[in-house]
Amino acid sequence: MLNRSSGLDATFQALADPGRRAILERLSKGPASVSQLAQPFEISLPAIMQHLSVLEGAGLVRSEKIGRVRTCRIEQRALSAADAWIKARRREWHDPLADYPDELQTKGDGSG
Amino acid sequence: MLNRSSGLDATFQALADPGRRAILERLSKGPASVSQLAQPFEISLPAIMQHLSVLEGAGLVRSEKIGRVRTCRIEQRALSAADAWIKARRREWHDPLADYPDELQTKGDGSG
DNA sequence: ATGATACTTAAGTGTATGCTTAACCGATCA
DNA sequence: TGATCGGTTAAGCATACACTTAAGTATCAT
Repeated sequence: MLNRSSGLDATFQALADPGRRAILERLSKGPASVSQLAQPFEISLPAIMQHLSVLEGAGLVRSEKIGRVRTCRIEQRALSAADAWIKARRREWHDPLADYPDELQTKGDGSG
Repeated sequence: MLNRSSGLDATFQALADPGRRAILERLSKGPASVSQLAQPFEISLPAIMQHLSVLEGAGLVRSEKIGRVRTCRIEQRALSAADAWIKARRREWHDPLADYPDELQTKGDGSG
């Protein structure tokens, strides 16, 4: 492994999984319990727990247990750190759109 | 693996490695050859090649070989797709800073 | 207390990742 | 023509990841 390391490792690693991104998409609409988060997926609950702990370890999600229910919500800190890193690269590379909202930049979104 | 998948998988996966981010940081300052990219690191050239092919596979880097020298440069497409995904989450979560440049948001940058 | 609910932990499995060394190929220099 | 430079391929290895099943813990309902 190359030297250097930071919270960005964990953040991008967490974002690299489509299931974890789906969980974040869900959470960005509002808080949810573990089983609510698990419901749309066909994988086991422990698997969801593992994803959640990755997300929480990365600072992308915060959770709180009340009674027997753990409620998860999205955390913006890590998300904005990742955003900042990306934007810095785009800006250094002289991308005039780097600091604009994305509606103005519909020029290929990487999904095809 | 949870269903769903996209170019974002590859993009975030590529960004999850500190060495690959270092390569991108270098490339965001301008194009470089493979050995120029390898120079700051203590790992073997094949290892650098593998990182480059991950970056290229993710659409983060583009390269062109002339004579025996391969010149690499950063590609903004995948970078802006990743940026767009992150910003969409921040906006859905009603983050009023989501669409602002990062200088205004120095509130923890994930490195500690 | 008994049983159901909502997680949580532990252990194991198959695959992907990051790295290495050794060998190889085409371009350029002496 | 032969040596060297810049990059590439191949094979192998150790660790990390994503998932599973089985079993366990703390609540809440009856």
